[in-house]
Amino acid sequence: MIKDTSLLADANGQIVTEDDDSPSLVDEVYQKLLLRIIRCEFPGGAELKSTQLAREIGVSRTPVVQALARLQADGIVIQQKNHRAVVREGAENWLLEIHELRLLLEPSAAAMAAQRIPESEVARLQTLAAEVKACQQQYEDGNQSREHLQKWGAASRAFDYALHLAIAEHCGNLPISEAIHKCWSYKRVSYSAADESPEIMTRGLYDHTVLLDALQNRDSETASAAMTMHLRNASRMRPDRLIV
Amino acid sequence: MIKDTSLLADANGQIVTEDDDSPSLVDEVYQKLLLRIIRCEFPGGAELKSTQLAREIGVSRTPVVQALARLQADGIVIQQKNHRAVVREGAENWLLEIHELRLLLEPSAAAMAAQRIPESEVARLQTLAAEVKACQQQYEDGNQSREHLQKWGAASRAFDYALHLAIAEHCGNLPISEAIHKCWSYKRVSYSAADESPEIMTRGLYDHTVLLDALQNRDSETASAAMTMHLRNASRMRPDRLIV
DNA sequence: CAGCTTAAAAGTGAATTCACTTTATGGTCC
DNA sequence: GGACCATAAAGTGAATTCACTTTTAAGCTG
Repeated sequence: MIKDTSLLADANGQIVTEDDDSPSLVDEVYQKLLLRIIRCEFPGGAELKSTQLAREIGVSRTPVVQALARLQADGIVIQQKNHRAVVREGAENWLLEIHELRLLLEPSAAAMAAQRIPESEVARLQTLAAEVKACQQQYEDGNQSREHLQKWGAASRAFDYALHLAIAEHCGNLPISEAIHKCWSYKRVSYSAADESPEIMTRGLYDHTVLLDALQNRDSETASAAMTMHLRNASRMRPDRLIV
Repeated sequence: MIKDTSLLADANGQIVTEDDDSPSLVDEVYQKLLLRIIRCEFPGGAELKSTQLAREIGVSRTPVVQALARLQADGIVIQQKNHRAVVREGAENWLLEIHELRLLLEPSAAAMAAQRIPESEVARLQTLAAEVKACQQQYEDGNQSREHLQKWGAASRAFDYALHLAIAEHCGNLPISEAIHKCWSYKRVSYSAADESPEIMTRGLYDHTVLLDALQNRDSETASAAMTMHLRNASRMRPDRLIV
């Protein structure tokens, strides 16, 4: 039928297809629904009808059904057989509560990763950290322009993401790693254009540096503590917003 | 999410339709595949072709594709677009590693639940505990017959399940609750005919009693510690088996 | 007009179909 | 014989279709 797939990346404009692989329709639908749930466009108790959503989004029912199944597996949506899927009560706070989950997982993961992350990986992360530092310098030197701030923000987020995911990857426990990945995939939904303030980014870079040093020194205790502090800081610095 | 507590699939996953609601085909296929992966029938790196599996299981490709998607969301299987799904390397240890994840989640969940679990729920769990105790007595009084042992085992498992899930349910954090549920859904796959020894069950009942008392007294510290001990015991008591 | 019945509409689970991509096979050339 | 390439077979993502269930709304009875 119609095979033009290029009009998608508008919602949050984050994913640009790298050459070969565009995400599957299921992924896109899943992302869209998740975003709308987190934004309370679909509040708790709302009914998600696959037929209606399919019409609305402009795809067939098949990928919608699969996306709903994934939301159900996540626990965000409940659906009993032959009934419509409904958004779970309390799903609005999902991101907030995910942060608490991270507080249980990531410190331990950091401790575990400190014992086994390869040096090459630490080195890679350190170069990323240096890049962030450089961007920060550029911003401060170059009359604090909005342009430089954005660049700094991008580098900061890239480093953030890479560090936390590297820790997950090298913690040596697959389900824990997957759980952390999932937390970040939720976080990512809200990333869109969330520009951080310079204060937050400075603080974040400091936290991350401490953490990275601990990893390099194979110091599990410190790594765990640093991660805990980092996560606590993040939630303390913005107690108001849903987007953590 | 988990709705019917009564159905335990046998080795082949044959499920008799109790009452009115049979699980969807997707669920059945998912369970079957998961079991076969955990049993290393599909070792790490094995290719899972939806067409072939569909033929083999005797359903259409649709539910198989959905089951594979769920396995992918779990992180047990990896599949890039237009390629076959492959079992993730290291998936054999999934259950073992899930136990480590529980060790991160459940103690905190117990502490949280101690502050907010309703008394009625505690009461319900206590009656279940009493039933287990009664079964134990029957077993010891009545010349330790295999029959009584099985009954005791069933009661023990029911209580185990109810207690841990109640804690998850009342911890006040949806994603954490869901994560624990997921751990148990994996554990459940291996439950089949895993008869426990009387020693393990006695120890388990003791652990659970301590935990339940802590919940009743709203004592988070003790609840957390008791849960930690309980989980440590469980892994210590059977360091050999895959089935935790 | 409330309450029950029931037919139409909408929705769901699962099979089938279709366009396209990857993998396997067989033959040619060096 | 082994590298290379065309072509067939198998596999995949997604749309469509079909049988069945739930919801909705109208119609009927008292």
